[in-house]
Amino acid sequence: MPELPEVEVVRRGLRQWVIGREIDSTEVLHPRAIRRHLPGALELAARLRGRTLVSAERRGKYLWLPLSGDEDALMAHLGMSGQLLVVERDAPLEKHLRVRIRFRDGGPDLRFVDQRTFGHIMVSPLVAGVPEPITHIAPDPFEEAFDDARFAAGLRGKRTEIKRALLDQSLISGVGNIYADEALWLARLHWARPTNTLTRPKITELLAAVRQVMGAALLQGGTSFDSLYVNVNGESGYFDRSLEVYGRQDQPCSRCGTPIRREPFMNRSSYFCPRCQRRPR
DNA sequence: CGGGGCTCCTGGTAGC
DNA sequence: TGCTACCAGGAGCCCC
Repeated sequence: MPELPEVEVVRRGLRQWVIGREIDSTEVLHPRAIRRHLPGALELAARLRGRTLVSAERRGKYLWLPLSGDEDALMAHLGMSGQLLVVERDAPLEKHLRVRIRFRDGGPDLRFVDQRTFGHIMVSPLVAGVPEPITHIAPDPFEEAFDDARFAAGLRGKRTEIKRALLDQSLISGVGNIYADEALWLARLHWARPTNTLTRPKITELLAAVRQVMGAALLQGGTSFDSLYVNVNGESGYFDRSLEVYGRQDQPCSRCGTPIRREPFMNRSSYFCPRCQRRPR
């Protein structure tokens, strides 16, 4: 479950259900799920055995669980369809179960379930508290470390469209296709607006919109159109009811009544109000 | 080098 | 009903 609010919902569930627990066994049922853990499945299991999960952290769409000993962490990215579920150890195996982690306390498993296998998990060293593979991504806009001025300068230095920039995790992390469209609508910006034409005040407005939209989504448990996007207990959020443009092709804009338009964008879609969000010339 | 496009997967749904 | 085409909350990698 992809974007920042959904990943944060998962992080909170992990904090509640797996922190302080000692790992017993790790079973990898599909090699693609650990493709970025180069030493392989056996090494992964050996690294985890006997380690205790000490906290649950997140940056953007990445999650990690630092391990006792303080120098490495179990990291996860959910991709398009990944789930981290906490389920009773004798529960039936999910159809798309990829990795199963069992604990010494005999309590519920931590299971990584992922239909499309774009997600992955791995163990990696921590560098200044962040897993080494994600040191290149920017902080997300809810972190203290996020620097608004740096983001603005980075945007204006790029020659690209604003939506592409919002999805570029090295400029700002955590924003995906849904919340990019929602924030652009709120800030009245067309997705194809060149970044180098944005004024400082407009960028400030856009950042406020990003925070507004993702913050509101988090309060409602995230967005889920179907059972693929659930918290660790398998429950859906309901921010989908609050979406203004995403998935609302031909429905009226709540501000002006103009039908929402859908256009192809990077092998997926952009939704916007053609009146509130004027196409740049 | 920065930017844009392709690709890795599985499954649901719309349309013929 | 059965097929095909298209669509899906991501991002790494390759090529220009």
